[in-house]
Amino acid sequence: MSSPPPTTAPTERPLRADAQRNRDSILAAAREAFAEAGLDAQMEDLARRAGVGVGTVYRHFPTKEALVGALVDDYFAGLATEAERALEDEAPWDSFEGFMWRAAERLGANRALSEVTADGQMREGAVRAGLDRMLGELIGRAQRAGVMRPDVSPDDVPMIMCSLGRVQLLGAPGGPDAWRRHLSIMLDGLRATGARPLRRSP
Amino acid sequence: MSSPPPTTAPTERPLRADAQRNRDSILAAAREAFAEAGLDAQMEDLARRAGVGVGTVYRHFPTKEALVGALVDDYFAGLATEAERALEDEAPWDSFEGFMWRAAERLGANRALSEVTADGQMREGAVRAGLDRMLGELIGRAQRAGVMRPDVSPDDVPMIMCSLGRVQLLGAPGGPDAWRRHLSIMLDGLRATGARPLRRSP
DNA sequence: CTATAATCGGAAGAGGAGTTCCGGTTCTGC
DNA sequence: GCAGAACCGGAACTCCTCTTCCGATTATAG
Repeated sequence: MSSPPPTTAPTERPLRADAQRNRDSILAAAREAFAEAGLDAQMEDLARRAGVGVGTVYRHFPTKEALVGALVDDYFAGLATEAERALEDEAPWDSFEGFMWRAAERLGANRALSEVTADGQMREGAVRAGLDRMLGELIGRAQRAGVMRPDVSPDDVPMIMCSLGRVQLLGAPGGPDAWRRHLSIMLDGLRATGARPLRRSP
Repeated sequence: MSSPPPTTAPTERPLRADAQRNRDSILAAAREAFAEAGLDAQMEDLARRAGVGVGTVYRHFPTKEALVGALVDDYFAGLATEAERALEDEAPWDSFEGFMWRAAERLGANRALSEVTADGQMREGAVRAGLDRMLGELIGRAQRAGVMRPDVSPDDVPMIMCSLGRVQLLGAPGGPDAWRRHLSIMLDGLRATGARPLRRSP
């Protein structure tokens, strides 16, 4: 995960065939397990899904956190792709909005991701993926076109995604699609139309 | 907590003087500990703050969860007061907005509350406090006056508070006041001005 | 003041989840 | 085909925190 096919750092010599196969199984199993159970997914369950022993999991990933890290990296790699795609679209508002919807969709696809949105780990991942720059461009473009309120900052995006993650974990009211309402309202708040100055302190 | 001065159910005979004193200390300590450390606060630390042994804590509250429950009840009692206050204010939008700000302020005052917003426990608490009815009134009033988009539902409020709770736990970007920006944007999205229909599915 | 019942304190118990360890097994280069 | 390195499996270990237990202590009734 996070690197091309061989899934091995370029400087190291390639894994033994069986080891490589196991590593791939483990990553796939981790994705599944964390997607379903969130961060509470247990290493033993994960190992069982991958068809290996826990020891083998630990041979490939030193800690549980490292496995989550792989997921996070994956997520941001996907976001970077979406951001590039959005930048190709010239429509100043729609490209931004489209990005937000797709990012939220990806976030919601894995429970562990939604749970982890408040962690510092996430922000580092975003930086690594070069998202900051692209987000800034997306937002700046919309603002110059006058369709987004001028006081929105790129930092607002992680904040919004973080809150969306929480709503995605929510059960009852609004059902599993409540987050769509949430994002919808939020986007309206970000538009230039009728917005009042953002409030910063009481 | 949750009941008037004697802090004892009316049907039981009063606690022994020392027991009552300890119970109060424990509640105060719990508030402090959970406010600072969130749900991770440990029973032993909490007992130390209260100046009693853990056994004494468990004599008064059967589980850790029961203690958190007391906090939650407190929170909703406070919200109910705020809602009544808001209903006395005739201004259809400002009364609603004022309620939201005050509710968020209370939520942010205790880390454990922010953490627990996604739990079902919370929703029961809200019902118990009769918040649903008052919220419905607050929202209906604003909608009839044409200052709030007509497709907002009372269920959106817990959703918004839940997401705010998450933002309040956030560290870096935006600083500790990021949630104010968040709520500010959200409120703009809820206004009638320039809103587009809420999106429910992709 | 004394008897007694309620209460206290904190050491020990219980359970759960991540991590380590090492004998046994399986590849890979020669 | 063989030797040796690399890898595997999963039982055992560690750590952590909630909860229980019971002898010692303290408040209240008579």
